[in-house]
Amino acid sequence: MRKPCCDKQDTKKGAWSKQEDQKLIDYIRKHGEGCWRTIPQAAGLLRCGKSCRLRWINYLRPDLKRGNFAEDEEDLIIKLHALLGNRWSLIAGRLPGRTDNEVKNYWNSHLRRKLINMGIDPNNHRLSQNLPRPQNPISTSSDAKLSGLKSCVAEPPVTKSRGFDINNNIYDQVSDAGSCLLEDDNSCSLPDLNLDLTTSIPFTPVLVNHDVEERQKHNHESNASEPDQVDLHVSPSPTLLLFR
DNA sequence: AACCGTTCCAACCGCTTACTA
DNA sequence: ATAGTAAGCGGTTGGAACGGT
Repeated sequence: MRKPCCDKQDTKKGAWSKQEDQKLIDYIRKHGEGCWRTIPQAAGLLRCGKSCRLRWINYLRPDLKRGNFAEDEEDLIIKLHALLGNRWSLIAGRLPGRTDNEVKNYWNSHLRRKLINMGIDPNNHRLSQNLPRPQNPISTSSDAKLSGLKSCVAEPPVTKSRGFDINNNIYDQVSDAGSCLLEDDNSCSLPDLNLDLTTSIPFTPVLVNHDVEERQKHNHESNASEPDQVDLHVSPSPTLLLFR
């Protein structure tokens, strides 16, 4: 059996010092991201491996973009959230240089509020009856940059054109998101969101078809309805899959 | 200057999944 | 087949920074 990842009583918590950062950077530059359990000791850090991993992924990685989110990034996050819900790692995977933590924080501190101010329920991307709602929610002043929002909140997917069914649940989510902003009827048109997940997946792991078959088989056998296994997560590509 | 409330984000916690002995 | 562990993930929290009074 494996050893536990760290001895909790000997590990340091809280903010990282520059020295600690440097130790971790130096170690990973030299040895790469290996086994996180062994990294703290090897790098001379009194940290839990989990903490090292988080620090590296969310803060120290050289490919991180950091800084303010661009308009198109905001737009994309909202669109992807409408599609995927709080699956931050999936969303972040489509925003090069951004981490799930960063996207999540940005959503919670900025975008959620913006949607609320626009009278859109951020949980389901529907126009809310209870939330404040400007007369012209889209074109108002500083939020004009979210003008793509109508489309994000949810053009229903027109077809299920995927070559394989990645998971019924994603379609459930899509169709749920897709039903939004309808305000009980089809009162607006939502023109430009391409939710077709089929053709743009740039990475086709060898195992995909087999995996999907297995999963479908398993789902069928167990009548499983757990929604979280969206096969999109096997794609390592940061390419924006959804909008072209 | 001091206090208070709000915002933001880094980091932690706990759960789930995948993997391995 | 089973149980234990590492890795990954989303939710939550603590505290620094900021703005208003």
